[in-house]
Amino acid sequence: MTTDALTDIASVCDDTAIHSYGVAVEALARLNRRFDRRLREECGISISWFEALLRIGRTGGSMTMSQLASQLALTNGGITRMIDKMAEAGLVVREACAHDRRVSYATITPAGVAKWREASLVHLDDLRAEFTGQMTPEELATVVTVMDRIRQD
Amino acid sequence: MTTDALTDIASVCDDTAIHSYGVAVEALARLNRRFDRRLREECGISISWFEALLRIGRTGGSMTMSQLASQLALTNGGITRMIDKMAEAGLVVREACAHDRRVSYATITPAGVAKWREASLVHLDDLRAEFTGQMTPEELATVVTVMDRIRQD
DNA sequence: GATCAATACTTGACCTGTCAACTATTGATC
DNA sequence: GATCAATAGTTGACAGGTCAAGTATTGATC
Repeated sequence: MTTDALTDIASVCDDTAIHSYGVAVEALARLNRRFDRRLREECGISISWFEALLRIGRTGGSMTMSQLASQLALTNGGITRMIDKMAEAGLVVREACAHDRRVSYATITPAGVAKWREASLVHLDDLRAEFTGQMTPEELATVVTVMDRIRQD
Repeated sequence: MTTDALTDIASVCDDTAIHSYGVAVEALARLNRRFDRRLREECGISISWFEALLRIGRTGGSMTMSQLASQLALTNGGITRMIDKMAEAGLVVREACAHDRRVSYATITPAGVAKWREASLVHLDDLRAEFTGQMTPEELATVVTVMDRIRQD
């Protein structure tokens, strides 16, 4: 392996796009890992479960599998399994849809709401320390605008 | 479940921090999924393998397991398994360290370099279309600055 | 009202990465 | 130079998710 061959390609990969994306992915992966650990330790749920509780809760307490899959950026199969476990843990219940028997709802339980509240405070604390606290309000606004644009694409 | 109990907590979770973070995670998860699919289809490697090849390549062609773990935000165990498979595929070889027998290097092979080059072009294309292309240069600069700050924290 | 593509979800087989316990090696300290 | 904490990596058991094939149901079309 000659150094020449490497630097040749390295110049392609020094491209701003590749570099910026790598940095962003790495930063969020690290953050998510830390937040996940903290939520598990203090509340006994993963950050994925928290995100699910959050979405269900603020959508009126009930969501279909497909809605969840779309909002959590998971596949339908993944959601089925996740909701099964959350139901076992008593945080949600499955409910049939009266008008369309293909549809299955995940509905948050009182225990789910309690866990959601508890976890929100812990997570909020983490977020303020390690996410929003690391940037100016202007920077935050830009990040949100950009990410929202990408998400909807 | 009363609606009151839900809106009560929803107000906590309407917090900017929780919302912004959720949007960012969702956006990057979606992007990463699309990029991964494209790289698999066109080059036969995952985006994780690409990120590994990229790091090894631009670090002179060789990195230790620990260096990789740190830069790819994975655990040591995960890296061991990943490099095992990449070695099976002929993209890297494992090499012992002459000065410290605990250390194991992953060194990129000519086939690895070729794959890296091939994948770079595909990925760059995706990134320009769906990542950097979705924002102004100023926005991109802000995102990179912020993410870099978070990453190093 | 029978047909059939589309939709909503579930399931089995599998992949990727985690965690915690382990081995091997190193370097500092006595 | 023996001891021992620290470091680097590997491994078994498992968690969490994917994918593709499956079932059940729906709605449009003839």
